Amino acid sequence: MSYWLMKSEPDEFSIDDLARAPGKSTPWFGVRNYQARNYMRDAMRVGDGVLFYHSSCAVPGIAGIAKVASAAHPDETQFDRKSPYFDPKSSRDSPRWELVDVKLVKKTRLLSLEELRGHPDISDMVVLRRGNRLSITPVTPGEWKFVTELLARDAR
DNA sequence: GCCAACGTTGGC
DNA sequence: GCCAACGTTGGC
Repeated sequence: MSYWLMKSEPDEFSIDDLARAPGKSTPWFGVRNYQARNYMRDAMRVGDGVLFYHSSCAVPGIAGIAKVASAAHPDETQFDRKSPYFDPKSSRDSPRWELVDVKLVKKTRLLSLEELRGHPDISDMVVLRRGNRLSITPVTPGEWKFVTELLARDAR
C-alpha cells in the first residue's frame, strides 16, 4: 500500500464535486505531465491512500481523504476535440495519457498549506518542497500517519 | 498580475 | 544530445 497527494483546482474539481459524483468517484482526468502519469499508470494500486489537495485557490491545502479506486485506464478527455485536455498527438490505438479513478473516503477540514509548513514532522513532504509543481506526489507512510491522525483528532 | 521554478519543444 | 525559448504551475 502506497500513499499519494493529488492536486486539483477547486474551481475545476473540488472535494465537494467528488462528494457529489456518482459513487463519490471520478476519473482523475487532465493530467498532462509524464511523471504524474507514470505514478498513476505504473505505481498506484487500488486501495492506495490519497490526500486530496486544493491548489491555485484562496487557501490552498488538503481538503479530504480519498483512495485509488481503479487500475489505470485511458483518459477519455485526450480524445475529445472539444476538451481543453484534447491531445492531437494521442490515439485510441496508443493512448498517451492514462489515469486512475479516485473515490472519496471523507471530506475533512481544510488543512492549509501554511499549517502544513508549520509542522516539522512533515517538513520533507514533496508537495512542500520549493518549486514543486508536480500535481501528483508520493507521500511516505509516516507523513500519511501524521496528517490523517491530525485530521482525525480535529474531527472529534 | 507577478514571477520563480521547472517541464517541453524543436533547431542544430 | 544540447540548450535556448517558450509554456505552465501555483503560491503570493
